[in-house]
Amino acid sequence: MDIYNYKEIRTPVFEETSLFSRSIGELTDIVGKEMYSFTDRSGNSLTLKPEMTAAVTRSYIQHNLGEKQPLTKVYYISPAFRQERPQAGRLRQFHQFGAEAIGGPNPEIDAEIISLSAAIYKNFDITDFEIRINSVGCQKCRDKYKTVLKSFLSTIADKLSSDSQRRIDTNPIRVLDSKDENDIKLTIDAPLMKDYLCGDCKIHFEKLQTLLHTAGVDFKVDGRIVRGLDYYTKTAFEIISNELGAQDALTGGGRYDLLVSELGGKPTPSVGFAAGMERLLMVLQKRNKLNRTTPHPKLFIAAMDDKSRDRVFQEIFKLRNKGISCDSDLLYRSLKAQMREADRQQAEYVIVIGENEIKSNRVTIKAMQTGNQQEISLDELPDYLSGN
RNA sequence: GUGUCCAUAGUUCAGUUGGUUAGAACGCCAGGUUGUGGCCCUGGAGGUCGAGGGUUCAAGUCCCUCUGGACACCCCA
Repeated sequence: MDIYNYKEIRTPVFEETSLFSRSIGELTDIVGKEMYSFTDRSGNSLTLKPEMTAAVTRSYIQHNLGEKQPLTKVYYISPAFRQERPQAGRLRQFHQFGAEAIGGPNPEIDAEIISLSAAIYKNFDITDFEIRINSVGCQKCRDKYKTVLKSFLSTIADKLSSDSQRRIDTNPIRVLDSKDENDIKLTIDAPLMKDYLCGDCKIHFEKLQTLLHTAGVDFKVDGRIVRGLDYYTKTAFEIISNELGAQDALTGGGRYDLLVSELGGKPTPSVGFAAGMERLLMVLQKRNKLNRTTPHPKLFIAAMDDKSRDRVFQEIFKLRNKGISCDSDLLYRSLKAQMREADRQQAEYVIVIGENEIKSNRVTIKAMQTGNQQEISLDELPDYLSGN
């Protein structure tokens, strides 16, 4: 994100429900049946955010971010919530990372967003994915296209799946996105949006493609991509993994030129993408590239007997206040149990403090991996540990 | 919202045609060694068998409902 000069933005986990129904669209699945909505004590309907773009846009408008600079480039990493039946790659609480470039109409910005989202996977050495792009046009050309498409679909309506039949009126473009084999066959010759773009949209889409070539981004034009959120205009794109199961979309995004003004801001053309953290993690896990590292204490101090515990406690905090990670037994366990604990915690060093040590102010420090022991003065301990 | 499968110790799982106090491995705790972990040996703790109802002399086992989970549809990140 830094290389592309995007700054982090964080928004609350919940928003007013109307924000999402207005932006994502009343008739979409997300708003229609997947939101975690609830009423607060003042009777307002709130919703755990199902995606980030609407929340970021709200924040952009509310804080007049557009006044600070004409193009606002932000990224986020955030939990998101959708009440669906979970399955591989689909959780009710999941995490999205993404970016939004708010304030510019030019295809260079679309290309930057697509390139940025792809770069993230390449950074993880993931190359087995496919970028699919499409243009869903602007309001003008989309309306025209919808009537053409509707009349085409009505000729085959009785043969389509029931889902698709229902969509002919509500959202005909989605019929082309059907995964029903029969539907796919029937719509193979259906008119596609990209062939009905108005001059402006067509130039934008073509320019985007040459820019992506320049940026070195491989992609495929797929005239059937429709995103499930109503606010998209012109560019729509997806990144699909070849290594995941049924839930194979790593990233989805596109341009939303009307959203800011629909939510009460000035007309502000924008582009963005959202990606699923867990899906990225799944790909990494499949390739055994998920090496989780848990921190280990540098030192474990064991108490010889209960009389020495006060001194152990003292030493522990002396070291912690110097920024050295260390731990000790808090359960009054036997020396053997303390050693076992130190081993379990994979402490790098162990010292035992008892009567002798308190008297002489000298301790034997043991390197747990090698078993080597060395006698040093307690005062040298911080230097000994940080020197290594 | 739909379909298929599943639910027994902290974890992974056994548990016979329904039949006494429900087992193993790993993990956990303690001891073997009264100043030193891992390996080994010995012992111990830990289960409302997901919940509720039903059938039966008897249910972890059969039936119903519910809840939760996995996968798929759908949808999407």
